[in-house]
Amino acid sequence: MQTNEKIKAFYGAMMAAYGPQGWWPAESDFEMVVGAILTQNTNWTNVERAIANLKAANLLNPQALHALPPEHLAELIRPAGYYNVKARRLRNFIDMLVGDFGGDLGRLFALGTAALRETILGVSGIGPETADSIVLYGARKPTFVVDAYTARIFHRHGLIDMDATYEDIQSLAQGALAEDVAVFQEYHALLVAVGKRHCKKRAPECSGCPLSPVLEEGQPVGET
DNA sequence: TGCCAGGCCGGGT
DNA sequence: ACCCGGCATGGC
Repeated sequence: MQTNEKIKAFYGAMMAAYGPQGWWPAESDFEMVVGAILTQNTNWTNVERAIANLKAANLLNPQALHALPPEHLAELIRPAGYYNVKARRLRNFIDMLVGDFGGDLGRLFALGTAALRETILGVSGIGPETADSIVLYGARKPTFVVDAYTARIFHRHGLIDMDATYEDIQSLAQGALAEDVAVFQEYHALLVAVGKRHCKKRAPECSGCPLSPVLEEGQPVGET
């Protein structure tokens, strides 16, 4: 089976196993952006606590966060981990949003896909995965999100080498799939669903994985 | 109880 | 152009 065919087949297999995931879990676009930054290398349940703190304080909007002293912000998002770093990253994004787009996410998201991605990537603390997540789930524009699960799952199925870069993996996926926002949104969410259950870093419990029927014998399963 | 979670930056080589 | 230490909480 060719690589492109596998990538397409994964989608059907994942969808059959888990159904539509309906990502991103947020009540507003701004909440989505905040969640994207807070979830960097962090369990989502910890992010939920941090977001709940911001909501409880009525601070989950660009203007309120812009006016909030950084130490206050750090304390509120503490459950999400790396709270000093993340407070700075949130502030960097908000500074860009307020400074260049009047604090209006709609104006930022009105940029074309490529310009939007580059603009967001220009913020210190926002790398390719966070930027693509915001483009795909916030602005709802077509870009494929690559994360640790994507790399690990694709690698364990022999689709990519260990040294594949973010861009390598993204091009591979975008070359195999039709450019469709809904498909990209579900594909990434489903990969995370598979990863959480069957593709953790050091626990190769590939049994029961909806993708395992395609897993070739002798495939390295222990790393990355 | 150590390992892991939906990364990214900055300094050093 | 890579490589690596640092950043931190909470769950299993």
